[in-house]
Amino acid sequence: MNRERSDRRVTRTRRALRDALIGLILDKGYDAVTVGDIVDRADVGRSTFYAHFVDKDALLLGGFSDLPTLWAEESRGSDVDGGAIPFTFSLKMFRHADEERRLFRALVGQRSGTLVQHQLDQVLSDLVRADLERRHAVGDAHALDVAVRFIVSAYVGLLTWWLDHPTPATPEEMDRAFRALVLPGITGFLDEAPRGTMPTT
Amino acid sequence: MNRERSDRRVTRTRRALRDALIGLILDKGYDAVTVGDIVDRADVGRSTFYAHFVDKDALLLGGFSDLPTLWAEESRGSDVDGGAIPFTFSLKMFRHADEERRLFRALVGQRSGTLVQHQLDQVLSDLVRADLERRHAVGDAHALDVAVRFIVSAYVGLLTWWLDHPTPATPEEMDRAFRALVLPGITGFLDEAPRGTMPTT
DNA sequence: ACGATGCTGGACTATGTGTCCGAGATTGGA
DNA sequence: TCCAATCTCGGACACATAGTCCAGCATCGT
Repeated sequence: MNRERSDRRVTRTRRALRDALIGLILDKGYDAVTVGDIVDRADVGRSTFYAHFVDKDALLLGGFSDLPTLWAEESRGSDVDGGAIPFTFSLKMFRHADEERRLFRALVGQRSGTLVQHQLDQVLSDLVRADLERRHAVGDAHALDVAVRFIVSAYVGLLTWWLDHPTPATPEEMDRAFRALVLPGITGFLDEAPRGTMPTT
Repeated sequence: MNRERSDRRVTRTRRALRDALIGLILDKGYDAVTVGDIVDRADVGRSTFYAHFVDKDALLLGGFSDLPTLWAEESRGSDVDGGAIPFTFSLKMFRHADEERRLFRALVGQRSGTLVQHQLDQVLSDLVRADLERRHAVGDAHALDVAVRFIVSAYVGLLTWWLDHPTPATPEEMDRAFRALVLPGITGFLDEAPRGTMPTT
């Protein structure tokens, strides 16, 4: 009746592989990690690995691909406030990263690969784009693209810097810095001069 | 007497390898390129490759590692103007990228590896830091770090986006967008509230 | 012309990937 | 408790790529 995972062996194996990968990423960077490394550290047979995942990327994505989406959903912020505050994801994401710093460093830090990074980038871009469209009347599609790219790059830049450097800054401080740096430029860029800054073509 | 490279064979080989690498990066991305691919396309013997470079990275760095520095130097802007305009690298770099779009895409675009990207990041960070220190009196080291990281992330984000997307935007327009987005936040962040935004510890 | 230097192709070792399968261990359920 | 199902193991393969080495040939600068 139970079609779900209910075999301890499977649970144990997947968890061991996943933990081993995280540790190895932090040790030598995702690119340098081999399947041999993983099964050694996880103390799991090589063929067992391939019984669960087709390759290294599948292990990473299989275990964590939904995380950026989860983070984003938890960070979407209640629409109940009428959407008064822009970019509500920022503070929540910083807090999230603070609580699971080790995991975040492995997934989006400098030693991580590009897989989860791109995923995070994508999710954040969607979030930011929706936020901007709700808040500004932007006729120029290019200007919106540029703004989205600017905000996401800046945010991810600050986030990864904060993750990789031992800083006393709290999530709240990072969030404040992000807003102080980004918001003035955005309002000026999208509201005051919607025409002529970027071509309409 | 001439100790420098003056053998046509050497010139021809290195140029062929370099060109092959650029093409292959644009075709399938740096990571997917093998030494076999390179020597095939360059029509050069495998052992010849290793006579010149220890590996793929060495070819990339040997041929292009000085480029970010070059770009940066050409982009430093004359100090003659008394340093009135901040971030003079921006427009020049955009123009440079426009002229050699193919090369730039291969070196810092999405299909590129992280090697040259990091180099560009480093060079730009130094430039931006010097610029900020000259222009603002910042007692808080953390705040300066954050500001540098913010500016460089935003700039590289815009640059790579512009390189990878066929956009009608001109270098001048991209530069204007960059300034409009970044400058307001920076002045507010570094001048108005130097205290309390980031911890001094 | 000629000595020096670079290029070539092939053989070789080493490492990593991914597949396959039989034997044995563990599990969940009856 | 027992057993059929299924998971794990380890080793043998085939394959791709990295990197080394060298003897013989080609090309270079002078």
